[in-house]
Amino acid sequence: MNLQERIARRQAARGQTGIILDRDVLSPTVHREEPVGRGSVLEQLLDAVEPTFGRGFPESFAVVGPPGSGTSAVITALFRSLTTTLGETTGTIGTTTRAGSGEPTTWFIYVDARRVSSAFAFYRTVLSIMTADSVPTGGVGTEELRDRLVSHLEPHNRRAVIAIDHHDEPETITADRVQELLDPVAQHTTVVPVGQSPPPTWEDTIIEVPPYRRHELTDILTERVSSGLATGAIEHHHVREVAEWADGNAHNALTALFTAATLASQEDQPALKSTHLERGKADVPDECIHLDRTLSLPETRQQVLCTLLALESAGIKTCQQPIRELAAAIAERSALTAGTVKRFLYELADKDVLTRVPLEVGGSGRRPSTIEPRFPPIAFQTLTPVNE
DNA sequence: GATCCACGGGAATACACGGATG
DNA sequence: CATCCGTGTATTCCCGTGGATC
Repeated sequence: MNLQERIARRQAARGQTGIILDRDVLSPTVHREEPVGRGSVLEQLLDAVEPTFGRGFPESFAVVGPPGSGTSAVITALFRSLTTTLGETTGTIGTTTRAGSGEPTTWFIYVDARRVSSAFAFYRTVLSIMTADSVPTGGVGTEELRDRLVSHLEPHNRRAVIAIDHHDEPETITADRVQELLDPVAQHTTVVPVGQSPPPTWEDTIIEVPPYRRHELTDILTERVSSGLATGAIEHHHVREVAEWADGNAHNALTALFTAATLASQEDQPALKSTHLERGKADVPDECIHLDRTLSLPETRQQVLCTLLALESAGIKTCQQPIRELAAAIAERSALTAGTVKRFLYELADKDVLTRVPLEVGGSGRRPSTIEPRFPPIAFQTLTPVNE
């Protein structure tokens, strides 16, 4: 964080009486610039990209770690640092290996597969990072974008190291697909898959990110609350308890803490109480998916999820209603048709954003099921832009 | 140079069919 | 067999783009 950002934060915090000084610092979906407690992993990653510091080009490597182990955090921090340390002043994510040349010759490009599912979107993302001029959002064919990418790399002998994060989640673009899309420029690109497992049939280097140990997670939480919460807003033993409960999963720990802080703030409390932390932990469902998976969904889907959660607070027992009924109730409160909402709900269940639970009802015909969120509802409602 | 239009991608919607269940 | 759920897919709509046309 630079001085300007610090000043901006002070300005924003001024007059604010709540305990939350900086929501972004507490948010489970925002990575810190300097990852805590991942020193040895960073060393391994630096070994892997080492050739770039000379005139070489790194071999492919995959980054693998369980949920909440900080794989995204380390890779974004690394790519960001490589860009600012080695990069030119072009403002793009890129690095030059030749002193004096204005253009980067090797780019480090981070692609979030959650937000890139089509070939078109992939080419567009990569191009808009590499080029200064704007890339069309539509009205042009996928082949056109591919040709632009080829002519950007090939004639100038430029190269790109492309991290493809979350390649192994439902509905995201796969590492294999990315390789395929980069086939025309295979000599100029290195793909770095980042996820919970390596791509099938992966034979190159794998860098494993272990789950956080308890004290490491405590350190992470302590660092976050020290700049995100007002002084004295949380007792240290509460931080340790959350770290213990989360069992190495930083996402779950941060989500519980964020939710607790949000609740305490809404109640205008000067500090987090045990009840807030209990509710924060309870808001994280079993087998919880990452909050960012819900926040990267299209706006309409987030709207549907918001309305679904609102039904519950409107007194409708959503856990007892069949999907058909829920879809009708949601459609009534939105611009979408019931058929479309039904489609969305099944689709979201298919992507593990919702869990389908069979209902016990009489009558003939196939048994209906209902749905339950597999994401933290309070944190989602707080962070989703459609809920404003 | 202004206007028009065809095209591509993507989202919303409709629809039909397969399958589970009493 | 009747009924209704769940899913795959065709169709329609919308919007941005960029080339054709005048």
